[in-house]
Amino acid sequence: MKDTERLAGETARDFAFRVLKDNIISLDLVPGSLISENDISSQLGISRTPVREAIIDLSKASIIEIYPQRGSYVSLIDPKMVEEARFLRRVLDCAVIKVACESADPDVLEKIEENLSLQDFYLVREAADKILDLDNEFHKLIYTAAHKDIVYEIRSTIMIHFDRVRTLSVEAVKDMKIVADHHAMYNAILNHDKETAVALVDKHLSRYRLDESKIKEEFPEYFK
Amino acid sequence: MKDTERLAGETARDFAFRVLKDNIISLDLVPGSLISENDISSQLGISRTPVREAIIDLSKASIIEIYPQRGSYVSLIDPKMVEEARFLRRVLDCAVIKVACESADPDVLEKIEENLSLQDFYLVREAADKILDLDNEFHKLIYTAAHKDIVYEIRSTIMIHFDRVRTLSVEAVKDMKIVADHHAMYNAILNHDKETAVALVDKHLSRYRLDESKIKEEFPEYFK
DNA sequence: TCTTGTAGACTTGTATACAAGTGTATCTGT
DNA sequence: ACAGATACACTTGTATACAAGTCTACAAGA
Repeated sequence: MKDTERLAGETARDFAFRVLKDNIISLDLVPGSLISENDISSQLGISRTPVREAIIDLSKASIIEIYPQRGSYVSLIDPKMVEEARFLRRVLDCAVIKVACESADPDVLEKIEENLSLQDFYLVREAADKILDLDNEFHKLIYTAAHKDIVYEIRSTIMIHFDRVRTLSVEAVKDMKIVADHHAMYNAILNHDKETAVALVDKHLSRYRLDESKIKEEFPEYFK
Repeated sequence: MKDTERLAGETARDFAFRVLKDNIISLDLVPGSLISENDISSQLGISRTPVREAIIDLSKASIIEIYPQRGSYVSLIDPKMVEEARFLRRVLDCAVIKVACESADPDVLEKIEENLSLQDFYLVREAADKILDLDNEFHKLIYTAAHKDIVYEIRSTIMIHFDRVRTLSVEAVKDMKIVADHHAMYNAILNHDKETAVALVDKHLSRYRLDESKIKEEFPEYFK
């Protein structure tokens, strides 16, 4: 497991949660691997209690499975779970972008423009990790523009299943299409064009479905 | 706070979570009240650790607010939060009932019929609490029929905000309409009639919106 | 009277000890 | 050699001690 620096003011529990989540998404903690509360706590230099609390949090999202008195394991990638995550994301993204088309917060629109210009900036430099962060921020901003921040929190709890699959499928060529999608979505919001916006969300999501079968062939041991 | 018996095989943490959640929904723990980890643990006869873990869980759903080194409080009823919960419920219920209209699991349909007959049974006996339980089960069954159980879990984490408002607005006369709605929804699913189903979900939800302003007048100290 | 500081009783955050269950490796007896 | 008992090294679950921050009441001094 890759561990990072503990941020200033960050509680031990938040630290453990952040490190575990990042390592699960990045697949440095591979699906199916054992997570020992003792090991993690000694690696991070904190006690078992905050580590345990972080693990319980993650188990709520079904990304870690706790077997009492036996051990805790990183969940295998469950196609059914990924499918439900995709369903949830599609339903929420569509509903929220419709609201954004009706009435978007002007201040947030400004931030979206800034975000998009940065996506262009890093696109030409082929900085996939930067694009990924900006991608996440872009979608969060749409929720904020629609005043649906709590719904976004809900979305992100399950989206970890999706992000993990996304880690396996980063392709440089795809980033271009993704960024183009984002620009198109933003324009649809500006034009109050719900139909186009929803169609774009669908197209955007379909990009991930394609290579899932390829991934499954390449990494069968990660799947349930 | 009303405390109940600890169920057989139930962990201390699950016990604390269940008791706290039930008391928050029933408003025996009134909005804004202080929740002391020490008090709860001594009341329930368990130690602080599992109580603390339960409180952290509930704070994830924003139903309890933890202020480090100061105290943990039951969240006041936040109209914005309730509105987002309503939005989320509407979006999810509509999307899922559409799937159920397309293809519903026959075994689950059988269970829904059983549930509906029980709703009729308790309706004539005016057993509001039984109706409430059956109401929750009914909606969960629709999710199961559509094979969207994980989405239902997500739904229930935020629905606590909604349930709490519902506690303030139980009216015998309303139960009749609710049960009638359920029958109509079930028929729409049988008839694969998506349009009617979605319209029913909308009508169903609108029943709660009506008396929210009345509640706010009656219990202003519960609101943010 | 008003300010200030200080003691103390809270709070949550963290560390650690112990309880209890599980799986494995090993030893023992047949 | 094989079956079964057993010790041991794990695991998570729970209890408890202590650390550190916050608020309040109250007394001392200007």
